[in-house]
Formats: sequence, C-alpha cells, structure tokens
Amino acid sequence: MANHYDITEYKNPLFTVDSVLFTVKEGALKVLMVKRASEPFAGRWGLPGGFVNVDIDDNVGMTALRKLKEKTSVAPQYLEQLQTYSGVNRDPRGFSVTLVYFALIAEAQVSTHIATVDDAKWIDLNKLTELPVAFDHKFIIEQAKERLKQKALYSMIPVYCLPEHFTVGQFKLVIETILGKPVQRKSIIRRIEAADMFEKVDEKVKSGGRLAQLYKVKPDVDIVNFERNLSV
Amino acid sequence: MANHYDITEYKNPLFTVDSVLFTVKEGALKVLMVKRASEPFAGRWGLPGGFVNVDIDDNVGMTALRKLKEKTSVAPQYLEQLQTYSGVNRDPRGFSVTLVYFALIAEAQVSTHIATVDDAKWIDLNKLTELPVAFDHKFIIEQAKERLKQKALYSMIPVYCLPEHFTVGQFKLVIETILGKPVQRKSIIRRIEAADMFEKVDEKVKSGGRLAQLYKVKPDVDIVNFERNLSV
DNA sequence: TAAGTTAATGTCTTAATGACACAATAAATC
DNA sequence: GATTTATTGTGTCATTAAGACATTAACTTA
Repeated sequence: MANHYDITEYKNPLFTVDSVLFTVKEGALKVLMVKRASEPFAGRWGLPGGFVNVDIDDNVGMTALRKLKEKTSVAPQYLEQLQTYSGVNRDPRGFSVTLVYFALIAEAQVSTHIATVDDAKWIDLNKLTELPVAFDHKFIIEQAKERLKQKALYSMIPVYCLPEHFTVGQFKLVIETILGKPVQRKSIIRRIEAADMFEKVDEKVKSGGRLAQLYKVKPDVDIVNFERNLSV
Repeated sequence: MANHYDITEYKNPLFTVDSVLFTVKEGALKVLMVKRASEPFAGRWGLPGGFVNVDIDDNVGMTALRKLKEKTSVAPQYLEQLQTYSGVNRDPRGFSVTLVYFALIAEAQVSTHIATVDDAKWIDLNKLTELPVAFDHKFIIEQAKERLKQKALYSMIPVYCLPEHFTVGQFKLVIETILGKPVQRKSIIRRIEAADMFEKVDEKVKSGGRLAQLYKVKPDVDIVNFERNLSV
C-alpha cells in the first residue's frame, strides 16, 4: 500500500524541452536551429533543447534557458510556453512529449557568439522548406510563427527583437517583418505613447533623413497588451 | 555508440496530464474536482487527470480526454492546452511535470452522471478557498480562470457552456458569469450576427416575457475570434 | 385591460485605428 | 547656397466596432 503510487508501474513517456527562438535579422524573420550530433535524426537540423536535468533544473523553464544558453551564451529577452507536442510516432524511441518554448531575442545580442559555433545557425523562415529538419520541428516552428504573428497584432513583444535603444522606424520594420505586411507608422507611434512602457532617450540618430528619436524600455515594466488588433 | 541515446541515462521527471473543466451552473462558474483516493494528498481534492498510458493513448490529448471521461462519461465540447507546470517541490515524489488542459462543457450534458459518483464534484470558484486542494491545483485553476476570462472577451468559446439550443439571454448570462461583470445584450447579438457561426432554430422559448429566439451552432464551423475585446 | 417582464431593434456616442496630407530636418545634388 | 530627396514626426478626417440607452415587441399575470 505504501508503494501504491510507485512510479515504476507506469511506462513514463520520453520528455524533452525545446525552444523556438526567433529574431529579426537582415529584414527577415529567422529561427535558431541546431545541427543534431546524435541519433535520432543525427545530421539534420532541429530546435535547441534536450532533456530535463532534475539535479540542476528547478523547473522546465530553466531547462529551456539552459539549453538556449549553451547555443547563444545569453538568456533570451522574452520566453513563454508555446505548447506541448506528443505522440507515439514523432520519435523513433517511442512515445514522446516535448514542451516547446517560444522565445525572442535581439540579433545584436547573439550574433557574435552564434557566428563562432558551427552547429547553430539562424535559418530564414522562408527557406525552412529546403532544410532537412528533425522530428515534427518544421510544423512546430510554423505554429510558433503563427503565435508570434498573432501577438504582434495586440502586444508590444516585437520590441524584444530590438536592441536596447531603438527608433520607431526599426520597431515598424520588425513588426512588418513578423506580419509580412506594412503597418502605419502612426499606429506604432500611438501605441508607443499609449503603452507608457517606453521612454525617450536623450539622443537622436541618423536615418537618411530627419534625425530619429531613440526610445528604450522603461525599467521593470510589463509588456502591454492592447484591447484591439492591428487590422493591416 | 548504438545506445548513445539510451533513455535510461536520464532521470525522467514524473509526467502527468490534468484538466481544468469549467461549466456554468446555477449562475456560477464551477470547476470539476476529484477526491483523491491515493497518495500523495489522499483525501484532498484535485484536478481530474493522471499518468499517460503509452499503450492506449495516441497522444497526451487522449490522456486528458480519457481521464475526463472516467469522471463525466462524455468528452468536453472544448479542449485546449493551458500550460505546463513543473518543479522539484510541487510533488513529494520528486521533480514533476504536469500538462494542464483547459476544457468547457455544458452542465446539462454531465449533471446526471456527476451526481451519481461521489468522488467528483462541481466546485464553485468562489468557494475554492475553503476546499482542501492537492498540489498547486488552486493556483492552476486561477490561471485557467484568467485564460477563460480573457478568451471570453474576444472569442465565442463561452457557447460551449451552453446546451445545443440556446437563447441570447442564456449566452449573455454565461459570459457575465465568466467575466463577473454585466455586458450589453446588444453586443452579444451583434457578435452572434457577425460571427456567422450560429443559425436560428425554428422555435422560440418562454422566458418570462417576449418569446426568445433559439440559436444553435452551425455544423462544422470553427470558433470565431474577434479583432477587439469587449471592454465592459 | 393595465402593469410588469424579457426580447429585439434603432440610434447616438465613444474609442482606437486607417489613411493620408503636411511640416520638420538632415543628406545629397546641382 | 538653393534644390531635390528621404525619412521622421504631427494633424486630422474617415472608418469600424463597441457602449449606452431609448423604444418597440410580445408574452404573463393581476
């Protein structure tokens, strides 16, 4: 009766944690992919992730961060759970479950480190079809992209793809890259005002025309969500 | 090298699937709770759920459905993933991960069956504080409730708490119960029109005054999301 | 028949975004 | 140095969907 809840009576499914880390680079939406060194799918490209180490990870969010840091050397600026994917056929080792995180980072923060390793690469989302991808990761990335597009319509999270100081023009470009459609500059400006989560930096920057005002995120503010989507 | 990916080299965390099943009953938002027969937390109330059975579950969604059916005898009308909760301290057996689903059902569909079993009960969300609850399930239910409230602002999912045929007045009441605030009948009607996912039933029903038009969900339509939240 | 109740409609107001003209400011060109 | 061009930022009207609330409709009960 004491071991009525003995866990060994259950075949526990294989549990992993993966992350879809997006950035905007060279005017395109990119996702971080890792060349798999071991089976299954050795040699193919997959999402950064792996098994939980119950001795050092306090929770599965730490697993995601730890695995991302191995590849990028820094923590992403934004991290949230996307979804869990499971099934008996998605991994040749048997029934598997993967919890997928969804993350954003400014390209400038990681470019140097990524460039030094050859098993991690930014993949243009439009060129994903050409890449040999492991598991169901191509499908997962598509779903993550949809989530990102949806969130970009009502939330300020795209700012996490920008450097510390940024202009309205850069913000606009990031949003347009994510959505794949042009948006009104005026709409961005209005939301920057309304969100009250940014402050002007006492500095302007060249941009080919009139000098552009720099902004930065106020310390310790939460991301603001709006009641209404951009309709584009 | 063949067993380089032998899964036994990892201490796999304990993985379970739980569900927060909501309904609206007697003008209040209720959640289905189950009295735990076994340790840990035997005797306390917890969310319906359990371990994956890799032999009969094709994926973890099936696990959630299977466990819910054990308690309600039917499948919920709406089911989506809420989030995964994990940590080394949330279960005395060790590092644990639970994937929590979020589900809705019409009370009429399950009332008779629930009444016959004594280990499952609808708990009024306002009386949750008084109940001895297992694990971090109280916290999880609060998060699920927030998700439901948020979705009720821009989506038609509250309809899944209604019987097959329903009136605008019933729909309004369900939404108001979820949100805890009054909404404009006119707004509901406008959205019912705009969503184009309902059709009028050729029948009206008494309601104390003028007869109320009955509606039902059109076959094979998806839930409609609106671009804008109700602001209430 | 009148009063009360709930349903449905009509319509004015409000709020946030779209669209776009226009002004400001800097670089490049003549 | 004036002119053109590019980009930033502002002003303003149009559009859209929701809020507020009065009005009408249809049924019940006293």
